[in-house]
Amino acid sequence: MGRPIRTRRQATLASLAAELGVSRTTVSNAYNRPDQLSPELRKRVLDTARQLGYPGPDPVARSLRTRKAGAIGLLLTENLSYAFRDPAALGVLEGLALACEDAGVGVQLVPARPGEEDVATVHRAGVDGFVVYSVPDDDPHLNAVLQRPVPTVIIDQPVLSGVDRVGPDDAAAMTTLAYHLIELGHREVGVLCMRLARDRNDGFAARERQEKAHYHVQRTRLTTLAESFEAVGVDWSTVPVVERFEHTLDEGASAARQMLDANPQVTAIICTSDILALGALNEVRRRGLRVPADITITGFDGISDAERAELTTVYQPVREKGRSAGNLLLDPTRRGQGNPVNQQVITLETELRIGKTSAPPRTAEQHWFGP
Amino acid sequence: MGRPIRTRRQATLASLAAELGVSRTTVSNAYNRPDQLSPELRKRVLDTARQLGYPGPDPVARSLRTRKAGAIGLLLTENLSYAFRDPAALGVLEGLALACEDAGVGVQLVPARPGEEDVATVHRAGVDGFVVYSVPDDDPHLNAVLQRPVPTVIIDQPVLSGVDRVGPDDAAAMTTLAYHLIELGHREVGVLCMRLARDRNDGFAARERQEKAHYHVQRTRLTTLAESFEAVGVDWSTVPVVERFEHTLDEGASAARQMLDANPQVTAIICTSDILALGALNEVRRRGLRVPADITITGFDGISDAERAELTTVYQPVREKGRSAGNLLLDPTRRGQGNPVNQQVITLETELRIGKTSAPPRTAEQHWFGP
DNA sequence: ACTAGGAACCGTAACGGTTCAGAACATGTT
DNA sequence: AACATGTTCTGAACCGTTACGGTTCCTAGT
Repeated sequence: MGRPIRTRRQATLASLAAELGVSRTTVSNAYNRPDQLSPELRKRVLDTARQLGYPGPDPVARSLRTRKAGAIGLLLTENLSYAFRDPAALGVLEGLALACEDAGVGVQLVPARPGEEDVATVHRAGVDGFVVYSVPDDDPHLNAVLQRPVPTVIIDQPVLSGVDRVGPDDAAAMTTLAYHLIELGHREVGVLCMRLARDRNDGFAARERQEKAHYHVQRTRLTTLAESFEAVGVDWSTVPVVERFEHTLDEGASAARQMLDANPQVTAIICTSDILALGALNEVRRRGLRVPADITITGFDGISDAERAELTTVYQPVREKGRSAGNLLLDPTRRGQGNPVNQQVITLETELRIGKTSAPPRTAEQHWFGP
Repeated sequence: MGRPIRTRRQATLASLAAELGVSRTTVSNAYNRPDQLSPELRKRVLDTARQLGYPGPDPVARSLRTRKAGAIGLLLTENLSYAFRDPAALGVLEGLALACEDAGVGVQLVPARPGEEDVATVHRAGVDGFVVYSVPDDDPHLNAVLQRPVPTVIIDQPVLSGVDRVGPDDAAAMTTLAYHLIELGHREVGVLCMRLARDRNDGFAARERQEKAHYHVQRTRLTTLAESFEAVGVDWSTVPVVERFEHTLDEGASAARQMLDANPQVTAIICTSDILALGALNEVRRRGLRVPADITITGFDGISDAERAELTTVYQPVREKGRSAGNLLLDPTRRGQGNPVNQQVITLETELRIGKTSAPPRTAEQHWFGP
C-alpha cells in the first residue's frame, strides 16, 4: 500500500509530457479523452505517470481552465453544532447532498459563524453556486454570496426578488393551522417563536418587533397568525408572543414557562417550530396540565419526533427542500444564471397534521356560536 | 438589493487594473494587503471594482497560485442518507466541521457512492487534504485519495501504516467489555455485527469471514472477542455471529431474531454497535424476554439513544474523533505531510458504561466457579 | 548636500492545466 | 491519380491570480 515516493518536486503534466517526449495536450487527453490517442500511447503515458508519481491533473488548475469547481457551497449562518442537531436542518442537508451526489458534485460547508462579520470565507470558496439556508435578511454573508457571479438558491429565507427560492408557502400553511385552532374555538392564544433578529431577545416580542423581524419565515408566520386571528375579532396586540434566540427543547420549555406564568388564561400555545412545541409540551405536562384537554399545543415542521409525540403541526418536506434546491442550482438548462427575469420560485406543499395535542378549549361552547 | 449588472464579460483583476491605469499587483494588494498601498488608491480601486461589477479575486485562480484551496475533503463511502442518520457518523461530522470552522476552512463532502468504482470525484476535488471516515480496506476511493499529494487522516478504519489515524483502541475496548461479560458469567454468547465486506451477506458469518473482514474495526472487535472468550475456554467456532449489511434498528432486530431462532441458548448478545443493540433490544422484548434478567445485551459507541435506553456499551467520543482529525490535518506545524516517518496516530479514550442491560445469566452460579 | 530607510507601486514569471484549430500521415473512394 | 475521410498528435493561446524581487520617490537624519 506504498504511496508514491515524492522526489524533489511534484511532477506536473508538463514535466510528464517532457519526459515522454509528447505534447501536454496528449497527456491531458490520456486522462480526459481516451479516444483522442492510441491505446498504446495512452498506456505508456499512464505507466510513466505512475512511475513518476504524477497524481493526475491538478483539480484546481483544471477548475480554473474549465470554470467548473465541481462543488457547490452551503451557507448556513448558524452554529454548526446546532445545525447538525436540528432535524429540519439535517433533512435539508441530506436532500441537498443527495441531489449533488446524483450529479457527482460536492457540497462544501462554508464556514460562517453567526456573529462573524468577516465574509472572506465566502469569497474564498471555490464553488459553482451557493445554497443559502435560512438566514436573516441582513446577513452579511448572504450579501457576499450575492456578490459572487455564481447562481444562488435560497431555501426558506430570506425571500428576495431576483434570487431563486425554495420553500413552503408559510402564509398559507400558517393560515390553515390558525383556522384549525379558530374552528376549535380558541381565542385566547399565545405564541412561541424563534429568534426574530440577530440581536438576542429572550422574552416577549412586541408587535413592532414581530413586524420588523429580520427572519422572513418567522415574520410571515407571525403576521399571518395576526391576520387570521384579527379576522375573528382577536386583538393581536393582546396576544403574548415569546421569543427565543436558541432553538432547543429546553428553550421551548422555558419560553412556555414564561408565557404561562404571565398568561395563565391562554387555551392554546402556537409554536413556530416543532422543537419549541415539544419543549413546551414538556413544560406544560410538568405543570400537571393535560394536553389537549387543558391546553392545546401546536408546532411547525413535521419532524419525526413530532410525529412520535402526535403533535398537531404543519408538515413540510424538508428533504425535498434540500433536493429541489440542489436540482435547481445544478439544472443545466438554466445556466443563464444571474438573469433576474428567469427567477425560479419553488413552493413546496405543506400539510396540516392534526395530532393529539389540539382540541377545543374547555370553554369552547361559548365561542362556537360567535364571540 | 440589486445584483451588479453583468455586461458582456466578467471583469477581471487585469481589466480592472487596466481601467485604473495601475498594475495588477496593486489591485491584488487592494484586496489582500491593504497596507501595501495608500488608502486613497485602495478606495479608488474598490470603488471602480464595484462600478465595473468586479466581484473580487477569483477563488479558483487564487487557489492555484497560493496552492491553498481553503477546504478539506471528507470521504465517507456510505449512502449519505444513512450517514446523516447515524448518530456516530453525525458526531464525527460535527466535530470535524467545528475544527474546520475554527480554522476558517471549508469541509467538502466528496460524492462517493458505496458501489461506485469511478473515483473521478476524488481526483476532481479541490481540497487541501482529506479526512476518510470508516471505509473498507479495499475501497477504491480511499486508494484514489492516497494517490493525491495532500495530507490524509483516516478515522477509525482502515488502519494503514504511514497514514495518520484517529480512533479508539478497539481491541482494548472490546476486551474490557468481553471481560465484563465473562465476569458476569456468560459463556453462551452470540454476536451481531455490521457488514464485514463490500459484498452483502445478511446472515451468519463463519469464522473465516470474520477474520478476513475488510472492515478493520469489525474485524478487530470480532477477533478480540474471540480471543477473550477462548481464553476462558469458549470454542469460538461455536459462537454464532450474525452479520448485517445495513445498519439500522430494524436490521438489528431482524439479526437478533435470526440469532435467537437458531440459538435460543445464548445468554448474552454482544452487538458491535449501539444501533444494532437497540434494535436487538426491541426484538428481544417483543419476544417477552426480560433484559437483563433473561438475556444480556451490549452495544458499542455510546450514542445518546443508548444512554437513554441505559444500554451497557463502550462509549467513545465521536465528536472528538472528528475534531482531532480536523486539527491533525490542519496542524500547521506538520506541513511536512507525506512523510511516512512522521506518522501520527491518535488513540482516543473509551469507557465501558455499564447500564441496565447486562447482568449475570440465569445459570450463572455454575460458571462462577469455572467452566 | 548626501544618504539611509521606508512607503508606494510595478513587471515578470509562474501556478498547472484545457482547448481548438490544424498538421502529418494513413486509408478508403471514385 | 485525385480527393475525401479518419486517426493521432501538436503548438499556442488562455484561465485569473499571487509571489517575488525589484524600482521610484519622499522624508528625515547628519
